[in-house]
Amino acid sequence: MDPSSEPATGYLITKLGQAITARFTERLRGLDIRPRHFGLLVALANSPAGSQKDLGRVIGIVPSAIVLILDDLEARGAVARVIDPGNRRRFVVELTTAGRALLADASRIGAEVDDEILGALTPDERRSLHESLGRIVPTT
Amino acid sequence: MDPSSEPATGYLITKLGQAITARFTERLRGLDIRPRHFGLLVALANSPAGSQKDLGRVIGIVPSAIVLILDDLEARGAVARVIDPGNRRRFVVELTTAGRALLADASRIGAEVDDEILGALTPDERRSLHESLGRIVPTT
DNA sequence: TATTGTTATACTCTATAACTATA
DNA sequence: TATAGTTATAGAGTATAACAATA
Repeated sequence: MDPSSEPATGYLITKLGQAITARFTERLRGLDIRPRHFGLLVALANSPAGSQKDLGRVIGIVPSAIVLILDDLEARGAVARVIDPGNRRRFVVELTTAGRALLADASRIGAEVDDEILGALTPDERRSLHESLGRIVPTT
Repeated sequence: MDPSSEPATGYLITKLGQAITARFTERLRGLDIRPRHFGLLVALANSPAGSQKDLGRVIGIVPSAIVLILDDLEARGAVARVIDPGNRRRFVVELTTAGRALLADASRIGAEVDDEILGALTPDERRSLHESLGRIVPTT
């Protein structure tokens, strides 16, 4: 209750999330992407056949921001914008082979960061933490 | 491992932290402050007699940003900048009675957000989550 | 007229550097 | 000259609104 003696759980989660993001951002520099690019790659892997607008809705990013992230990823050949023949206003965004490799590399880095941050927990605690989080995080 | 089937724990923590921050920010609007003001109030309650530079170091904010947050809080009478008699370049920042009330109100809101987000967990899971997090979050 | 993607613009946040006053 | 606080400025990130092409 008293924040000076016992921080709220939400406060701890937020602080930890910021620390993880900072470290992940730093490690991703070797791949020349940032977490937002990773998030989009993950969303693409999960729902491969979406339009840009669909993608934005899934990860909670506004369409004009999607454009900029896709520009980066397309320039390095990680994604392809293919015109939807049935509706020529839309692009169907596809993950390329290079994009899948990039996603794999970034995922590995994410797993490393996880290990560094969560290494202080016992395997049981870590499993329990993951399971609890999975239950309360909006499914995306 | 595969992000399409099993998101990393760090990814879940980050997403959850963002959701909590968004909700907390929205709820704090009634008090006319933002999370950064709350963080500064918490830091003040924990180390009451610091200079502005000390404060910034504690919560990881650069001195020029501290100035702006303190301007807001001072304008509403939540904190007072008192010149350090021993070194007239420094201010000792103090939490006022109104500031303590503001901190209490904001803390209550934080607890409400916690309840909303963590309500899906059993009390045991929630305790366990809090304890695990407390062990790996940088002490601030 | 509505929708998809894009571009232009503005607003917030944050950080760096210049400035002042004290030391 | 060094330091605490402040101010000015610039950069990244994000959101809103205007625009072009298509429906």
